[in-house]
Amino acid sequence: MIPEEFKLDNQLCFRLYTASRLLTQAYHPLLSEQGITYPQYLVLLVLWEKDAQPVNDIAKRLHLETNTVTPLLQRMEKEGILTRKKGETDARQMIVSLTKKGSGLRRKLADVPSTVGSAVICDSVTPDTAHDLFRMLDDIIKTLSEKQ
Amino acid sequence: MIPEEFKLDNQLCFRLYTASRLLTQAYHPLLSEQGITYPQYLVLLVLWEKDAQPVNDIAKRLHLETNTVTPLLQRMEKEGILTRKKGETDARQMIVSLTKKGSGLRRKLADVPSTVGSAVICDSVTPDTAHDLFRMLDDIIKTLSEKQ
DNA sequence: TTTGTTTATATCGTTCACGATGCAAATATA
DNA sequence: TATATTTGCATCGTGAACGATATAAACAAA
Repeated sequence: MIPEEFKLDNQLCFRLYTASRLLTQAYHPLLSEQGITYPQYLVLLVLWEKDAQPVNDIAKRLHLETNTVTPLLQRMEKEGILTRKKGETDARQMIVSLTKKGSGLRRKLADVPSTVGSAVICDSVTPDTAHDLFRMLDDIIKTLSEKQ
Repeated sequence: MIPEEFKLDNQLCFRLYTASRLLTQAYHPLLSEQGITYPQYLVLLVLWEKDAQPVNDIAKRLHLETNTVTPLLQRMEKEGILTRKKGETDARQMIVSLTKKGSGLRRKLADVPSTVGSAVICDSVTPDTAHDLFRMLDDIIKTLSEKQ
């Protein structure tokens, strides 16, 4: 017999991993329509909030390393969604700014949050109870990101 | 001003994605010590529960497609962790079985669940409240996996 | 000023994920 | 029994993630 803690059903990480993948898949048809991926959508969310940010700020906001974000941004630059140019005050920085196409995607993707949101609503997760879930996930993220 | 639902902070998927990645990173030092990755650890959990399963059963258990699982298993076979051989009743199937090394890893990874578990404990997620989180995640997974 | 250290970004290699496609074995239908 | 369809797995291409490493600019110390 296997010890309880070795059972897949007992693993938090597996649930997070699966829920994350499945929910990302729910975004896919909506995003691919505009030729972008989910991580690219996250970059857009960050830049829609505040345009013209250095790579590092974007990476920090997404809890990603620059070696993940840099190629992501390069692909998005190639698609004409954003531009990357050297910082004027600090020449090490690369300032990432939205192009017309990039900021225009905000309107074209306007329905994404509500469309995906309604797909996740189930017995235990409704707009009401989502708050509890958010709090727990934020706490996990905070605890783990402080360990690095 | 940006509509509320477009703010990164309001996105469930981003939280799941981040929490999943950070928690997987917490597994990394423990798993790499034995030369395996987190998805490979998941395969081991499945096979420790029940040895000698076809590729399809493993994929279904992990909510992954076979085109993800097949290369994963091939790498694990090359590492001598498992074997893959054609099914006797159904020649299309590939039956995956643990080697001595593969089942031996169970003892060597015995401390992983408790070690990682204690790293996630924070104010809002304790062994007590984890149950609520599990229920919500299971519900999300169930809802989304039924949509395919 | 020279040297050393930190910081910001980039490059490389490996391993997932996953859509699209291919193929052979099994099964259903004609 | 032929033919068509489904099933199980594999291959391919692309885009993440991420550890390790590199490079140049900024900054600190000698």
